[in-house]
Amino acid sequence: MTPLSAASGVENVLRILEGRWKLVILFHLFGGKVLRFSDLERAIPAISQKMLIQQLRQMEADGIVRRIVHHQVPPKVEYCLTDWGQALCRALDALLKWAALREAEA
Amino acid sequence: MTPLSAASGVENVLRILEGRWKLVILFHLFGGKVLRFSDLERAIPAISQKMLIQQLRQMEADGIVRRIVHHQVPPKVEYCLTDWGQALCRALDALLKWAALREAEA
DNA sequence: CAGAATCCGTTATGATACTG
DNA sequence: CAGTATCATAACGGATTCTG
Repeated sequence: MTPLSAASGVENVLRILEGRWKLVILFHLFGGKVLRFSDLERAIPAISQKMLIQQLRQMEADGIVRRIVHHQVPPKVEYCLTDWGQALCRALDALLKWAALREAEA
Repeated sequence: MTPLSAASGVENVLRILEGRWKLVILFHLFGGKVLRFSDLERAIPAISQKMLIQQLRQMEADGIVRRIVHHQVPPKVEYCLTDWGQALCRALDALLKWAALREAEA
């Protein structure tokens, strides 16, 4: 694998993960949890509604989050990870370990 | 590990990797290669000098790139990965595989 | 050669108010 | 409740010029 193709492969992942809040959302949904929009708002107080919905929509478009709409009044919408999303979380494990070792050093 | 601590751990990595060119530089230096500033410029034609030096400096500050100055005229400066940098490349492997599977799907 | 300094347009993010 | 719309600002990236 050439340096460039490897980099472009990782770059696609980075593009999916980039965005101030994607990882926070990802890990809040990790483990099969199903959360409502307002649950996520409460879980991540620092995020604005605009950012929350924007990042969720992008993650949905990237196939790592599933949006479940219950047609009722008042509206109820739930979010959870797709299988790809779960797999992504696990794939981040090596990076987590690298980071942990690093902080231990410092 | 709580979702938040996990996310913050990965976020530190993401912060290190974020920047339009970090990964490209990383993979160009992977495998113990030692390149001059001008080598990197040639290897990555699309990058501007400003971005190249900026990203290199940040990577140096993050301890993943080493800068070697040869005091001579004309100046000669070389860059290579630190052990942490090499380890980071390897830690990206799981992500690469995830991305590869995904593209195969699509 | 290897930068530093400056200007400038684009994009990302945030605050606020409004709605079906 | 779960958004949308609008405006403002901050961060990012690029082009150009200059220098030890």
